[in-house]
Formats: sequence, C-alpha cells, structure tokens
Amino acid sequence: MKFKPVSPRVDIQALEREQLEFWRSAQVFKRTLEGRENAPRYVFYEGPPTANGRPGIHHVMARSFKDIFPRYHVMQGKYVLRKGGWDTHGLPVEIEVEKELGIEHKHEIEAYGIAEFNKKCRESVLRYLEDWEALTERMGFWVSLEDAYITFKNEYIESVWWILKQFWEKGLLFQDYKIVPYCARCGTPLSSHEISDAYEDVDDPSIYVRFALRDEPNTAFLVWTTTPWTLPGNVALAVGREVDYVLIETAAQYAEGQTERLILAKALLESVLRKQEYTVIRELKGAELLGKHYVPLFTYLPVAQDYAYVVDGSHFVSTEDGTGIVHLAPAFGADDMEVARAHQLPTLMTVNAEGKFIEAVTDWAGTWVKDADPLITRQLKERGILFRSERYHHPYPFCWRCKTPLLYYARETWYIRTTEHRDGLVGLNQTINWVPEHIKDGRFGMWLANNRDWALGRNRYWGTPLPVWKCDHPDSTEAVCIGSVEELSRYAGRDLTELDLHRPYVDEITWQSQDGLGTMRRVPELIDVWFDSGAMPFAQWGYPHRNQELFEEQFPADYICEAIDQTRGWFYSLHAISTLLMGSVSYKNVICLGHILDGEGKKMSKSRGNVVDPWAVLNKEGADAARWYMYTSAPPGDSRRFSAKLVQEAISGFYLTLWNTYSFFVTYANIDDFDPTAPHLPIAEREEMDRWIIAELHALIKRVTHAYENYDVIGCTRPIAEFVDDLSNWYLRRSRRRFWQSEFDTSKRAAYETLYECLVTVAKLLAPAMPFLSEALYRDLVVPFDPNAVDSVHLTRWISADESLIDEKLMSEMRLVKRLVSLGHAARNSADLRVRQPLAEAAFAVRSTDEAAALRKLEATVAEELNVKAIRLLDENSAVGMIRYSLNPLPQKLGKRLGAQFPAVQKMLREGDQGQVTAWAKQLLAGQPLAIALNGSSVELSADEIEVRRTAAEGFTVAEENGYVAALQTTLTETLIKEGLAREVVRRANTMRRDADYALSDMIYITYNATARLAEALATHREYVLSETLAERLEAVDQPEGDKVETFAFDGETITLGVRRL
RNA sequence: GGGUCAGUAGCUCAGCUGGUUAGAGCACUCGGCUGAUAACCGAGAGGUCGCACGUUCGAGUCGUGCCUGACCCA
Repeated sequence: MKFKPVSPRVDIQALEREQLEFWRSAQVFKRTLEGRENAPRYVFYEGPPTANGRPGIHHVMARSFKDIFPRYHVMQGKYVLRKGGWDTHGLPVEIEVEKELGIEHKHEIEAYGIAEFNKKCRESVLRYLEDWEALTERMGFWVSLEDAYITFKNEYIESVWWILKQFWEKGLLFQDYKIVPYCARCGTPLSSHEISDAYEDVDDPSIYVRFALRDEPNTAFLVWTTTPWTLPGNVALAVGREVDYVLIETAAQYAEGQTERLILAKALLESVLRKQEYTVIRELKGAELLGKHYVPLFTYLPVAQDYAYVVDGSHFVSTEDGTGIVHLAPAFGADDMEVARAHQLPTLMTVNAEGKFIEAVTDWAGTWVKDADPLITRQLKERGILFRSERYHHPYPFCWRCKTPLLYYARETWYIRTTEHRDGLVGLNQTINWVPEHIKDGRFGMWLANNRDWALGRNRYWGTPLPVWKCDHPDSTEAVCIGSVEELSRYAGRDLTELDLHRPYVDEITWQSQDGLGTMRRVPELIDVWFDSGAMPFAQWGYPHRNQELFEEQFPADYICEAIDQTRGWFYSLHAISTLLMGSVSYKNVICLGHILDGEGKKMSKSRGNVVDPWAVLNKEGADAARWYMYTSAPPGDSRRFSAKLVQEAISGFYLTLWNTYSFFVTYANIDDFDPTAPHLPIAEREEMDRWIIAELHALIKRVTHAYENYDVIGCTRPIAEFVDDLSNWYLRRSRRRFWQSEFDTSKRAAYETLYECLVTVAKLLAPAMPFLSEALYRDLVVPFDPNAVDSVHLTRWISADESLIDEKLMSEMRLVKRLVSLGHAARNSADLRVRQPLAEAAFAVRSTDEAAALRKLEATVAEELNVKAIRLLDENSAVGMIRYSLNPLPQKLGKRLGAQFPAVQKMLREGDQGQVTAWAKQLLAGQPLAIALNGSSVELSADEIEVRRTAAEGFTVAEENGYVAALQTTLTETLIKEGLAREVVRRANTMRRDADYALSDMIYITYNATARLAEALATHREYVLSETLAERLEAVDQPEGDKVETFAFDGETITLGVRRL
C-alpha cells in the first residue's frame, strides 16, 4: 500500500475544504460526544454574540481561542458539550430597527405599536445568522449552533424570570430613586457598562456665578458650573468643612456705590481671579460657612422645605478646579442627591423625561436643556449674577448609540443589591484562573472590590420584561415577582403557555390584587441585556423548569474566553448572577483577549476603513494559518496587529516547513514501499540522530501538554514550530542520505519509522490548534494503514510523553554539536573555503570533558556536515599560539561574594596582560584556585567562580564563540582538491537532473568532456559520482549528448556534461 | 482625571526570582549549500532596551516621576 502522493506545493484552500467536507459527511463533531456519556465533563460556555451585524476578524480571533481548549479536552477523552448562543435583546437592536423605520423618538415607537416594533426586532436580530454559521464552520470552530440558546425564546426568558424571583425573595431586587446616566432621546437610563466607550471631548460652557448671601449685604458665594441648565434645580451649596476659604473684596461694583465681596476657596483665588485686583478681608474654614443662607437664583417651583443654605460636602468638594463651592441640584447629580437626602432638601425636577424644561420653568419651558445653556447664561448676565463665562474643554458622556449627550438624571429604577454579596464576589474571584493573571486582582478584582448595586431597569421595548406586578391602587403595597409561566397562569387564571413573554403581551396580563384595592399590573421596565447573557449557565437549559440534570453537570464552566472589554460585561454578569444565586463561580478558567489592531497598530473601525474582512483571509491564507497566527503572534491578553502579510509569514515559517517534511517522507516512503504497520525497531536500537529527535519529540509532548493544562496558548503552539524546524532542518537534512541509499537496511528503516512517528505525533499535538492540516496529515499517514485507527485525528486520544525517552544528555550533546558545526561553517567562511571542498581536519576546543566526550560520540555528524576528513579536540598543548585565553569572573557568584570589590577584580582579570592571564588560565583549568592581590590584601578565587575562555588568535582559520573554538586545517592536498572537483561535478549533474524533471529514482547515463585535471578527478572518484547522481554509466566522450547538455567552467577547469534518462 | 497593560533591531516578538559583551524570526546585503523546501547555513548591517532620576558592586529587569499607545473607568 502506498501513501497518497503529495505535492511539495500545498493547496491550502483545497486541503481545508476537503477536511470540512469530511467532517460534515462523517459527522465528526457530533461523534466527539458519542460513547462518552459517562466520561468526565469538560464545560465550555459560549458568550453569545449578536447576529444583527456581520462577523469581523476579531470574531475569528475569539472563536480561535474558544475552540482550542475544548478540542484538546475532547482528545483527553472528555465529554465536551459546546452549546452555541445568540444574544438578541437590547438597545442596539432597537436602534437598528428605529433606523429602518425612520423613527427618531421613543414616542414614535409607541405610535407605531410595540407589538409590531418588537416583531421587527425579532426579525432583525438573526439577520446575519447565516454569515455567522458559515464563518464558524469555515474556520473550524466546533460549537453546536443547531441547538444554540437564543435569549428571546420563552424558555430562556422564563429562566431569567426564575432567577429574578430568587433575588426578589432574598430581598436583593429593589427599586430606588437614583441619579443615573440617562439618554433623553432613548428615554432610558444606561448602565455603567453602556457608557463605557461614550466619553468624548467637548466644549461646554464654564460659568462662574454669584449666589448672594441672604443675611450679608454685598456678599456672594462664587460658584462654578459647566451645566448651567442645572441651576434652576439648585437647592443648596456645598463646601468642604476643612477647606480654607477667603472673603475678598474686589474693585467691581456690586450695586450702585457698593463694593463687591466674594467668598471662594483660598487655593483657587489665583486661578479664578486671575489678573483682577482684590483684597483679602478674612480667611475662614468651610465649617464657618455651614448653614448660611443665600438668595436662590430661580424660584420657578414652589418649595415647602427650608433650603438654599450651605451644607457640608467634604467628601466631594475639591479645590482642583472651580471655586471650592459646589452648587447642588439633587435631581441631576449623585452627590447632590445624597446630600439632599441627608438634609431633607427638596428635589426639584425641572426637566422632563425628554430632557426639556417643564412648564413651570417659564423662561425656557420645552427647551432641550443643552440648548438652554446659553439662554440661561445670558439671563444671568443680564441680572448681574454672572461673574464670568468661558468654554471648558473636557470629556462628556454621550449615548453610545444615538450620540445624544447624556444627562445625569434622577430616576426611579430597579437594582440588584450586589453590594450585599461583595465579599462573596471578591472571594470567589480568587479561585478563578485568569489569563492574563493581572486581570484577577487588577481590572476585575478592583471592580468587584468597589462593587455598586446593579442598575437593572431599562425603559425600553425589546428585552426581557421585569416580571414584577404591582397593585395600581396608590394605597396598596402589594407586589409579586413571577418566576415561571405556570405561576403567571395561576395569577391570571388562565393558561398562558402560548404567551409571548415580551411586551406588549405580558403587559396585558393583569389580575385583581389580593387586598382587593386594585389591579395587579406589570411594572413598565425591561431588564439590562447583560443580565440575559449572565444568566446563560441557567437559561441556556431553561433551568429549573427544564433539564435539571443537564444543568447540574454543565455548571460551572471549565473555560470561557472573550475579549477584555467583557470584564464589566459578560465576565461580571456571569460572576454576579452565579455568586448571588448559587454561591459559586460560573467559570474556573478564563482567557481575556486583547483587541485586534490593523497592520499599522491602529484600532480597526469601519470609519477608518481598515477593517479586515475575515473571509478574505479564510479564503486565501486559510483558517489554520489565521488561527496559528492568532495563537503564536502575541500573548492572548495583548492587543495584536493583524494583516494578511503577517498571516502569510506564519504560513511560510511553519506550515510550509511541516508540509515539506511530510511531502519528503511520502515521496521516499512510496519509493521504498515503507510499511508503517510493520513492527517498529525499538528506540534504543536506533541511531543517535533518531534517538535525539525522539527525545525532542517527547520533551515537546510534555511541554505542550503542560501548556494545555495551564491555558498557556503560546506554550501550546510555539514549541511545535521549534520542533518542526529541528525536524526539518537538522534531523532530516542530516538523515537524507539514509532515505536515498539503495539498500533497505536497519538504518533506513529506523529513519522512516522515526520520521513517521514524529509526523504522526506532531499531527496530534497540532490538532486542537490547526484542525485542518493535522487532520489531513493524520488521514493520509495513519488511517489507510491502520484498520484500528479512528477516522479523524480529533477522535484520537492525546498522547502522553514517555519520560524514559527524554534523553536530556543527548539533547544537550546535540545542542553542542549544532553549535560547533555552526562555528565550523563560520571558520570555513572566513577562510573562503566552500563546503564542497573537503578538508583534512577540523579541531575544536570545548568547555568541559563532558563536552569533549559528546563531540567524540557525534563526530561523524560534525565531519559530514562540515565535509572534513577528521575531527580533533584542541588541547592546551596542541593549541599553543592558536588560542588566546581570557578570564571571565562570573558575576552571579563573585558579584554576590565580593560586593563592592567585584569591579576591581573584574578589571584585573579581564584586562591583565596576556602572559599573566595565560598563567592564571592554566592554573584555573587545572582546577586550582587563584590568589590575587587587591589593595594590599589577598583575594582567593576558586576555579568555579571564573570562566576560562579561549579565543582565536589572529591569523588562524578559526572561529570562536563563548569559549568554543573551531579551527580548520586549510592545507589542500591534490587528493582533497580532486575530491572537491568531483563533488562540483556531482552537484552540477544533479542540478541538471532536476532541470530535466527526472524522477528521484530514475537512473541516468552521463557523458562528459573535461579538462585533464577534472577528467582525472572523475576517474578517481568514478564510483562516488555514479552513486551520488544515480548514474549507471559515466563516460568520457568527445561530444557529450543526452536530454540535456551543458558546459561549466570552475576552478580553472571546464566540463561539458550530458545526461540521459535510461 | 484614575486604574490596568504595553513600549527592546525596519517589522513581529523572547529576555526566569537584578548577573557576563541584550537575543530569535522576517526583511536587507554578501557568501555558501541544495538528488524535499515559497527552504537551509554562515557573515554583515541594524539597539541611547520610551525618557529622567534613584536603589545596587551590577538595572532591559527593582523604585519614583514623566512621555506615548491600547483598554477599562470617571
């Protein structure tokens, strides 16, 4: 039986499509579960994307990282369910539909009809589902999309309701009046997650205004604000109790004949008054100002309580900017509201839900508050209240979808009391394995430590309705939280199984309250979509109404992976819900990905036009290459650049090297009819080179396995590339002769077996990372030959390393040999002696007797690689004059011991005269300690504290590096020269073979006509030339002829060669 | 404005708890090798390790401050 022939040029697209076809027809993904029903579980949770946009290259990245560990654990024999999911609710969806419908305001939606609007949302949300499914399949991400959870499904919502009811019953779900970032256009508060990316630098008004003291003539508090529209809502001023203030007198006229007096923080005097002249009348502490009344600027609203006086705001009043006196409008600021509550100050709601002034604010009624700013400022100026008006450049939050400036605005909304479980959140986080690690105690840990209650309510349409029903009678406090459809049916008194659990249908469900006062109606709010996704461990199974056992075995997740922006998004919502509900983590390991940048390191964005189309990459470089690039280019948590060029480099550096090794193997194995199923030669009986690459192979298995167990993606991948480089460019290069020798002896067999084992093992190690190439290798190398083999590499078991084969000694010996060979090449290069010219001898100096032994053991490899007849060790005597010594005191040892004396010792040893250094060196090489005089005292230095290095003396053909030396015998004898000439001919003949497109095993007939010396060389080395060129005949003729005839001139000789296939 | 991470050769990245003269791959130049390779081997060129100060016998590594970028927050 033959291996399937492979071209040295791989068609990646064809290869990947073949594997996809195979996976599809053989249902390989499905079969990863079969027969494993009782196997240990490995649990992966899919963070649901929203399919109302096309997937981008960053999704390829996330999906690559999501895929690799489940695949590995499948190979470890685990049962790995991978349920997909789609996030379908929320404002982004609504905004898309609003755009389609040409709707700009919330009330238009109600006019359009909530039922119809939500229907559109539902249609829009899976619009690009097919793109997502196609991309997911093409890149080889194995996830079950056919039974993906969808957050708008009734079963899903019902689970979410159940969770909320648990919180309700524990008193964790509550309503409160709070200041929230509010989008007046969308008519809904935004959660802190949603205002994340929303700050933009803008110019706002910056005005200083006078608040005249009620009881002190000519005197005013100087107050600064960037939101003039909040002034009509002012009820108090705040100062810092300990802050130093000053009362000053300026030149300005407060009123006719009265000089103005102002109060402000001392620290801000200069920055506020600038060049204006003033006199300090008095200094005072903030405490002295408390309780002082001032004249309100506006009195649009009737106010019953006592207000307009100075209160203590020590914890938020700063003297960084402004005047140190802060104006308080409880309806429009969190600090403001807190203080107002403490002092029972009124909250003046001067602005309606659309962000416009209410009727009572007669001067600007109906005006959008931001538009009112200049109007208010002008009025204040006219009234002589304005002290100064400027512009202020600062970041201000905008609605992330509609770009309307957000208002901080008092709203009654729903919260989850996460703060009550802060310790649990923090403690459980400590048990999670975060990659990169710093997220645990950094971004995520600090967020948990400063936890705030989760603002849950949203005043919108397309989302999970908050399942709380309240009695509509003002005197009633009756309220109930519904945890299932069945429960709702009970209250409603009819079967609601078919009810769509969205607005407006759930809103239509009402019933008589128990207390008989009124009707139970659902509260208007929906919940934050983040709650939807955070509930997925439960809701994806419809728990607890359905699939209870399934939930239990699939909770918590072993592994999740998303980009870093999910820290306060999904990572948090998952963690918070499972902590509050179960007292458990919901994931044990998490990889937090950095963002993807373009080839220039710029952020990718549609507006910049630098977005990479994932299909362009998948259809050209292919999925494996894209995946490999993602895995190897940077640690997962770092942001990384992405371009087709970078992916291309990943291919040529690794993919093609591996492919070529594979193609080499197949080519020769087929010539020799190598049978991989025949009993293999025991490793111990194979050659040094075989045992070495096998040792490297098992060290690789160990390393990669360890990395997989520790979620170290770079460790899972980069070492494989290093191994393949060793395999191709050292093992194979040095072993080629064994493959093409004619006799099928033990050595040849061992070489085939070794290379075969390496390729098959690499295919398995590579399977989770490069699912396509590894599958192709496995299916061509193993499946046709082994009747017991499963048909997919992804169904094979992960190999474990055989420790007994990891011969560390041999590995370090080979490292040495490679290094010495490298030096030998360098020496040849400096002497201008090409490798085809054989030399009599190469001599090496090494650093220890162990190394000397290693060189002797592997000298054949060195000799062949360097094309020298003999290898010799340089000892101290034979190297006289060729080598210089230098001494290197080892800082790690001596630095510690000698401390401040070290530099002097270092100088003395390094810069001493050659005679002295040579004497010291010989003494140290003999293992004797040195005693050197330093500042009158003697310092003893032992042999292991100083490294003796040999360097090449000038004028010799030697090369040196780190104490290793290679020296060449450069004298050329006639014999060596003739051998060199023969080799020149061999190389040219072989080039002609290749140009003539002969098969590797074709025998040829060579005719030649050469100058005398060359002809002599060919006669002498006739056998050599015949065997090296696979020639049956080599004949001197007058007119060389054949399929190809060429004339060459080199080294003063000329030859005309003709080759003909026999 | 605060936090986290990053800043090392033209590009992509290694550099462990401070320790020798800072490395690799790609790209470039020159030379070699080639009966698998879009390879490979050798040499060359390319670095104020973001900047400054400090701790230390010794700092790419530790500390402080600053600059730049990304992300998260305000």
